[in-house]
Amino acid sequence: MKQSKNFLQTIVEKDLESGKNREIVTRFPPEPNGFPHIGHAKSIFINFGIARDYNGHCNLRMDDTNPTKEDTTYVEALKDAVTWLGYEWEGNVRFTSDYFAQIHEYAIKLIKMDRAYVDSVDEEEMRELRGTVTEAGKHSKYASRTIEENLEMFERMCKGEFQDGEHVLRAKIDMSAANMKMRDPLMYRIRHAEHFRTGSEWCIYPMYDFAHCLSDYIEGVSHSICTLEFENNRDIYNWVLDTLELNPPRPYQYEFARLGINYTVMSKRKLLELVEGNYVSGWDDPRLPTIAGLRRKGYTPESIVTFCDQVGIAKANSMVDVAQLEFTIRDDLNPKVPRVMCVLDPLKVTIENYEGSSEELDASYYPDDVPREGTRKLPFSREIYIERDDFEENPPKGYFRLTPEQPVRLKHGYIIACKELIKDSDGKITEIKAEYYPTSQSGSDTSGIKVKSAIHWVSGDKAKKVEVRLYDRLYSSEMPEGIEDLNPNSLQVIKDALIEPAVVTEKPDERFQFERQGYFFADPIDYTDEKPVYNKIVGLKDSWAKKRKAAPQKAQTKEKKVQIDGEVVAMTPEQESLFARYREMLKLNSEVANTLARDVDLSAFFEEALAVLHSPVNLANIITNEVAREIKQSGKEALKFTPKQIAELIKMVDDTTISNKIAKQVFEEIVTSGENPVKIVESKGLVQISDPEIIGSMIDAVIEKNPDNLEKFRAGNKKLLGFFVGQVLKATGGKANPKIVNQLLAQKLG
RNA sequence: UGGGGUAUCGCCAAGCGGUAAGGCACUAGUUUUUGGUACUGGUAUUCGGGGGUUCGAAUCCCUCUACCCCAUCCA
Repeated sequence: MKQSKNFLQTIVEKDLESGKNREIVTRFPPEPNGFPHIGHAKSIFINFGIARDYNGHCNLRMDDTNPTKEDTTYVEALKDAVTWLGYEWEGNVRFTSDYFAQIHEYAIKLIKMDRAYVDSVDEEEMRELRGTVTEAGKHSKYASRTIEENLEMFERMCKGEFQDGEHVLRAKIDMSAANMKMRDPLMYRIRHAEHFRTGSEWCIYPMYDFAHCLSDYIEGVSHSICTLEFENNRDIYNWVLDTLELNPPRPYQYEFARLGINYTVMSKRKLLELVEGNYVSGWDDPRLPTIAGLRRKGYTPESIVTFCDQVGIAKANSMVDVAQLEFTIRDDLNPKVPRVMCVLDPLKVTIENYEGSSEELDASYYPDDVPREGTRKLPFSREIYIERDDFEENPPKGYFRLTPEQPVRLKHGYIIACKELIKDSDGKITEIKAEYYPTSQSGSDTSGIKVKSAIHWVSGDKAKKVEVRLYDRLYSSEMPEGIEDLNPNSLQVIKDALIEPAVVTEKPDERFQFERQGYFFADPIDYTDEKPVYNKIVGLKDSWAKKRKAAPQKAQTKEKKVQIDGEVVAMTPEQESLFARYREMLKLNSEVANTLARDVDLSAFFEEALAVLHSPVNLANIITNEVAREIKQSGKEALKFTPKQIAELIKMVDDTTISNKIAKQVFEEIVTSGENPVKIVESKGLVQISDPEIIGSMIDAVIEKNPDNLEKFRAGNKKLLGFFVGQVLKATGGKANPKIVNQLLAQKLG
């Protein structure tokens, strides 16, 4: 596994360290309304993975709050997926519906707190009242119902006195919130529908935003991890849990980017369309990115987990290359599975000088570089079949296989040479007459003949006829939109491929490498001993095919795209005059003056500091850069320091008591403690070191410790000057005067 | 256009003021009875653009740009 941490692990570790959480509890909360796909695998990997990594636990919870969409068959598929991937959930499978009674109680509590109300406008009106992203919403006339009225209405909703859609329960938050999700979100709606678990017990069902956070809380979840599109919902998540004043600890939500893979689709809607429109054979069609499909195709759970690990977890929307997925399964199978020979497109070869009728050759199932044991008998006879591709009458340059002039080795067998071609009336080759070299047998070759390659083959009389299903990517477009982008050749069924008999009779495994072709999997459903069926998992890398196609080289030079800059908002007359004063009277540079003039808080802070110390440039710099950050992060009211303290700090910089670097360090201290800067410098002994002799000896020590970097520097890697400066500064705890360090270093390094 | 996010190699992705990790893909070579594997090397003078602060910026500040999400009684 990887050594670098993702942002979620960083958060978890911090929370564990700070004591915020004693145990890590996560949950995988799918809605049972569709088959899980590889995107779910990523979520499973994250949630169960974090629980496993930090000795916590992970729940499997079905988010079943919408009775009209969910079904128990999906519950089973979801459970299968988790188990198959190698994870175990804590205790029983949970259901949000288990908590319906508690959630209902919380709703009543909210009504009693006057933080929720029953609304009775119709859907259309509600949408209008909600406003738009740029316009505030308006209150519904029902928002002012009394608590008693709301309580009564909600009870009647619950009892089933109303039709679907007549009333809803909404949180009372803020109809003019900039976050649309906070404009009095719905918490309960009426649904007279049979729920697959609770039957007709309820006719009101909680919405996701209300049920999810509470379910997390009820289960004691510490980190509620979901995908990016729920970022806006985090405000409700927090609002519900905070407003209800629940006993701590409570869960917190974090979001990561969902998985996207090119040449495939991941949305439930599109997947459903493929299945229902019979574009594929079912949810487990091997071309689908569903767990069931991947599994039927022959992917191993390990390879999928590895894939999830390799693509990483971050917050940037991304589109992973399928090549990455294909790599993980090849890499997983390569050291594990037996190699066997299967001819997909047979071409008959008659070995005319072969005397006997047949013989059996010994052949290992594994190449030398795979440390596994196992052999089988390989029948050889006068008539064999080779891959049509492995013969060329007029070979291109660099062709290593059989040609009229070029002999080739039969893998594990003899070397053969082509003597004559038999063609049909269309000119298609139907048979090759060949000769073999009796002394060239694999392992005991004394013929001295050199060949360029070894090809796979099967014996004519003993080979078994099998069905092979060749899968290619489902879509031909890298970012498929819909049905029109389907790849018409995504499935090719070969009814009469020929395979060596041991594969079928001995069945040494269920996954194989068909030598020189790819990895294949015995289809778990359609395979029978009478009619074996193999699915192609993934092809081997094929650098020959690549070389042949490589003709049109893209001679693209990276052109730098020109970026158009937008217009900056004009300053008001007041800002204009302030800007002019800063520029002319105080000699500030235009960027700093600009920032200060446009920001009332910053300029006020600056003016106050300036009244204490007349050092306009240095004050302006620290205020526009460092102070600005603090105000941005925590607001000006929360600042623990005053302009006067900043002025005192800058005074020490001005009289060279401390360096700029130390000033920043002291500033950080002031930010958190609000202490007097002079005192901090005194108590920590942060006075700057400028004595060239002291610095000189430190430099010598650093140089001595880093001989290889010194060499690199002398060889021309001038970037390393920064490295050396950094080392010296580190050695002095940041106190060395960087200007002097630079000067001296430049001298010493020559 | 309001709010919330995100930008580091062809694709992912580390990095949190001091030498731009790693994987895939690509590429050159070595080994090879799989044109596979394995191994060795090559791939970002630069981090969306422009400024600023600093001895030193992918990292801090300002600003611009592009993309994604939000106006389901879905989750």
